[in-house]
Amino acid sequence: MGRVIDRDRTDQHVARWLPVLPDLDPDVESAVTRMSALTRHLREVKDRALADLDLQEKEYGTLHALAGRGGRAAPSEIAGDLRMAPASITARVDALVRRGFVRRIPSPVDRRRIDVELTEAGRTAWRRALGVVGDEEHRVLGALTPQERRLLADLLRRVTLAAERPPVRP
Amino acid sequence: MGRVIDRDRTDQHVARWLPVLPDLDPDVESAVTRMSALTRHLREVKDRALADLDLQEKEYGTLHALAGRGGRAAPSEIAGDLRMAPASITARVDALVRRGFVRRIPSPVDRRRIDVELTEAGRTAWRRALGVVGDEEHRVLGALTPQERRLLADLLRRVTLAAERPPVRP
DNA sequence: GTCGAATATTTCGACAACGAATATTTCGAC
DNA sequence: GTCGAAATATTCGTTGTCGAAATATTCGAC
Repeated sequence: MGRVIDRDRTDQHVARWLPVLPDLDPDVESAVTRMSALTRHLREVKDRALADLDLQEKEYGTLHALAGRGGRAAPSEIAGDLRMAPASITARVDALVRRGFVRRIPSPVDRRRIDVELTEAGRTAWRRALGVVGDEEHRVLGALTPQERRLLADLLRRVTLAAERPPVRP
Repeated sequence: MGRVIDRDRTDQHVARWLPVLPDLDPDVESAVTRMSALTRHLREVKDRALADLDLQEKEYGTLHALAGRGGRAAPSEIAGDLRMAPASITARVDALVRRGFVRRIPSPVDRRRIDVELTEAGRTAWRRALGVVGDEEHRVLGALTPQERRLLADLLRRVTLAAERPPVRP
């Protein structure tokens, strides 16, 4: 039985563009298109999985960022971790306060700061959700062997390092 | 001179989470985090580059989708290509009509349809922008050799195929 | 031939994120 | 010690996207 390489949607995407853009590099285009598609796919699946636990992705994301800082952080720190504008955190925290997952605690040392702290209920909700959010990532990455996953992660590191380094002569 | 492997921001991200989540797979987490970071990075750089040409990313995206269908498409087709809700296309097309990049043409064969068509000015704007949008992609992917880029694209295809295939027994 | 279902676009209301502006507080230079 | 600059969270107005409803048209069954 001859081994046939399956084509994914990105292959069709590239095949459709190549005739009109002949100097398109298929490997570059394929790679970035697949990364974008995978990022979107994982976000959508995660959102659906969290819905079963009565959590929105943005609620989970805020709890997760908070947990990653030991359960207590300033709004500006959360914003930085989530790559969001600080102004956007206010409403997110408001919603989590309403659900009892979080409380605001004025910092005693700096009265400009308001620390946001996970409640017990918030930590419980986060831990319950923790399981489901990684499942799809493991499922799709399971198409590769452990060695290939390592290889993929290493290739991507070289690319992100180039992205984090500013372009020559800005 | 000993070859030292540089760490990127994702390595720090994983290192911070590993102590609190010991059963995290570093390679899976690294790969998805880097894909997400790269997708965001490319979108931001593209947006800044297009600003020099007085184009927003969403304007370019709409023109690009249109050009990909030969310069003429129905709003619902554009929405499908951009993975957006059809309702969202109306405002985008309105803005492009105001700039003279696009016109609406009622389909003679099906009066429910309104084809959107690139004007000459629209096609010119698209072609001018075409150069700058791929530059950053090529710059960062240039961190890999051509063979490694092929390898990366192939590994990602296996992953996207797993994503496109529904999970076993849904 | 007619009527109900399906299709295509647009309108509308809701919502989330953003940047700019605001209010308060801290810090540093003098 | 005081005052201007920096920092912090919030409010406000704008914008972009979405889903549901509305409108118009086509298709198919009978």
